[in-house]
Amino acid sequence: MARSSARTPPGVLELLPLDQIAFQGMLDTIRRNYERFGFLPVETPVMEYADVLLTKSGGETERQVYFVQSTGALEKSERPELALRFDLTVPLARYVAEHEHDLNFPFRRYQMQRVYRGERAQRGRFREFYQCDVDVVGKDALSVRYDAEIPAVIYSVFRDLAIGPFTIQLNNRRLMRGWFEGLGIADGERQMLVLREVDKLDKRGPDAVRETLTGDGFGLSGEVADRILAFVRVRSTSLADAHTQLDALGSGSETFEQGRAELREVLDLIHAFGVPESHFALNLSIARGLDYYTGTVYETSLNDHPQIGSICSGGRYENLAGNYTKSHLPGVGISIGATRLYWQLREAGLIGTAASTVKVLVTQMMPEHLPHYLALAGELRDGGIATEVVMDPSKLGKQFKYADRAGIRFVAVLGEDELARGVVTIKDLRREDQFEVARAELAAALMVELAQAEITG
RNA sequence: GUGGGCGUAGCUCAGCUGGUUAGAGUACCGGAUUGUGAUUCCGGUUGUCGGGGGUUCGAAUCCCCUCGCUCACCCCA
Repeated sequence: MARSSARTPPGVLELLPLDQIAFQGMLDTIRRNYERFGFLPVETPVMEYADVLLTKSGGETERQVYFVQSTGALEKSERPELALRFDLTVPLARYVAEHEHDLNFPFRRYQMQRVYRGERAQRGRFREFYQCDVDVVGKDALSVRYDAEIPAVIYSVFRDLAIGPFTIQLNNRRLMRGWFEGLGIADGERQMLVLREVDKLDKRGPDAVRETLTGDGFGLSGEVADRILAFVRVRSTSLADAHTQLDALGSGSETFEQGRAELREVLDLIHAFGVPESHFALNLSIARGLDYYTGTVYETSLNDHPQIGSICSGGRYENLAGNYTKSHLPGVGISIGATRLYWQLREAGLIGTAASTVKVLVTQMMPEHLPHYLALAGELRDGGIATEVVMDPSKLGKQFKYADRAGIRFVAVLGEDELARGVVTIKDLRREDQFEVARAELAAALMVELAQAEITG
């Protein structure tokens, strides 16, 4: 029989167990911090009604969405009724609209699930990936103060992930639009196009952006382009500096002043939340491509690894669920692309293979004593220690090798000698060290050993 | 969706302008070592040279088509 080759489609990430453990450890850290800030868990289905997903943006998203079709419907070539979600924000909007009367507002939820995008796979770009979102959704209104809480959550997450120094960069869409208005770019669509273009400043450089802005598509004068570039080049080095830089922009339209006031309040509160000044900054080129953002926008990057780019991003949106309900539901939130983040960190050597979740391997010295080995494993498990037992006889050396490859740090050896003396030999494969412990104290002694291994590595 | 690059062992790659039986390292398996892994030594397995067609006495090598992967753009986590 001709076999088809075992392979995954491009754009998906599949991991070996020890890497999966490392990845899940990352998700655990994110979840722990989301919960620490009082966000509630929510899951939504992978598939939604196509009309629910596609009301919003149309165009670009429609090109990237995967439709779900049953075989029967496929044969009748009907228009697909269902599609796979491409982010967690649109399902959140649907969720809030659907359960509006059963939810408490402000509604604080977090959601960590996979999303799907039908785009050409690229280095570090996936077609199936995890997003870890936190959002606060208000009813009728949501104070700008919540815009400051989100960076506090982000700070807490990345501090715990311990992947080096990072900066949460902030900007405000109102401030930008107000600035553009002052330059005579009043049309909303046109502002959006300019926003998208200046968002690429760090990637393409000021010369390339200037060329595009003054080119055929935009037709801006050189003077206007220069004023835009001067604006988006603003970066702050401290909280006081941020305020000084905002002052230096001069006065502007009502929208502009509103944006500036919001930004000031958010910056001050982020500091009050306890985020060190070294970890957040003003960056007026941060715009975000998505058009539903209305106010504050965020993007976080690692200071020592600029090539990785944004590791987390989000912002404020004024009318989240406008497509599903008459209620006015403003929100603010961010998303961590966990799959991409993990992949990038591994590429950069910032994250390695984890140790196994299995803490001890009980070896099989003499096959006739298997019941002893099973009993020993039972004692360890009752003591809360994840334990595996070698079930088939083989050379001890092989069993050690198995443990080593499997990432199991400790092996328990119980031979004739140990049985006679009521002790167990424990070997730490990492430290190449072994010791004997009385059978009755085994679990307790190992717990100490494991705690110590956790600290010293 | 638009445009470039690359396909040789599980992985990283060598293989000069066509020339016998396609190689190295690594990984894997076995042994040295029947109460001790990762190091060392010895031995072994591994390929439709991406696929199809053409040129030729002869193709991994040259030509065409196709498939796959990959990079950039659009967009974005």
